[in-house]
Amino acid sequence: MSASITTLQQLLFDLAGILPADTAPLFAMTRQAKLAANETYIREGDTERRLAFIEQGIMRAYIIKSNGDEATLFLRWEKQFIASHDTIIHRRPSRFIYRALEPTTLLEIDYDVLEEVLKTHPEYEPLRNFFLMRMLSESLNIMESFVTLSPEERYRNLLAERFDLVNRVPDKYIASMLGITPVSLSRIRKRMLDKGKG
Amino acid sequence: MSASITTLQQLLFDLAGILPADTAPLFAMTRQAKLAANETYIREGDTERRLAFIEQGIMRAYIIKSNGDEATLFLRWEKQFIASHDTIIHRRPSRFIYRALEPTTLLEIDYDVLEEVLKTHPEYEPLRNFFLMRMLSESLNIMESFVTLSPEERYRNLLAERFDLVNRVPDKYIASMLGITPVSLSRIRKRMLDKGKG
DNA sequence: AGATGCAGTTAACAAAAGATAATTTCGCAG
DNA sequence: CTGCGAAATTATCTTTTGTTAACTGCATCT
Repeated sequence: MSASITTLQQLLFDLAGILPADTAPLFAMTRQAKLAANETYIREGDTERRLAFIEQGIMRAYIIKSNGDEATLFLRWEKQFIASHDTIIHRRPSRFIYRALEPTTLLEIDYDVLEEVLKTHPEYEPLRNFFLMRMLSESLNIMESFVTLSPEERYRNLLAERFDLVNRVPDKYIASMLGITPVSLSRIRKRMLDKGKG
Repeated sequence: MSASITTLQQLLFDLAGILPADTAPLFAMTRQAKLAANETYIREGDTERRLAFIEQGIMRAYIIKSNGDEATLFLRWEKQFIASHDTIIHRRPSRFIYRALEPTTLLEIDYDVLEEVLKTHPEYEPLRNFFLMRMLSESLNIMESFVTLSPEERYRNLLAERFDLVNRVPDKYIASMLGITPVSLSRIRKRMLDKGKG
């Protein structure tokens, strides 16, 4: 039994009072996926509607800009959901690429299959609701940080709230998530150090 | 019968094949709210879990920054949903303020009441799913624009996609949504004009 | 060990944004 | 129509970011 299944069973119990023994119809449709460091999980143009729970590792979602550069939309790590949002929300080929930054273990399900399961087992519906709310919450937080904070403040925030993450991930991806260039992030770090010393 | 009810009945039919005649248990719990221009719908600190569909008008969601300035998170208008997301997602008092920019008509429901209705009428569940996905989609779009586009490009985007909106709303709110100051937006507009002429 | 390659820093300059204040424009109430 | 107040523009100056390129450090591969 994978650790993520236990976690999700606990979640289902908390959300809907469903006992682990009664979750078989759902977890029968999930499978474990293992990704090597730097391995791509979803490619640009892929149409699979993948939904996954991260058991171990870090995933990065990014897009290729019109000028060819990459822009990192977000990072997700242990106990978080990651979903091919273009395919799930809009049923269109993914413009985004999802890639593991570390050796990563996922518990995945095809969203179409999940919908089938939900038709016969509506009692699992709170779980879908939960992950949609979680993703919405995270997106709104990020939006909020863009309209209320300067790049430096956003970086300080990230350090304060996700110090572990910043240390596990190359700065260039952090910079991109913050909406700035790696050069600019480097200068922010320097300014922060200088202030700290002075 | 309000126009929004008809719209939402159509939506429920498209999503779940539910006939308008069978939507009474849901719409019995909704009510129309009318707001004057500049009237506040949800205050900072409010705990009501309000979910509304905008029949007519424009709503602005904003937050008071630590320095006292306002930051506009988003605008919503006809046929869109607006929800007190702090209270609904986190069950905490709203840090955001929701205010009408024009005389506005909403069809509203209390989220707790909606959840009660959904317990006895799970057939409406696709509607909740729909609005969560819609909001998630919009948030992700905005996030994407922050990491892939410059302020000027974000403004051009907004003009291209929501020209009508830009003309209905004071520039200062547009600027704030774009993550810049009104002064800076004014300069962007000037640069765009100059380029167009030159 | 040496070569290769990439992430991160630094430098130099151009472009853009922030802050503040003055000025103009615009909408609207009287 | 007039006058008031808010919104938008403009100006000036400072700070920050973008861009490009050089350089530094570090890990990896042979």
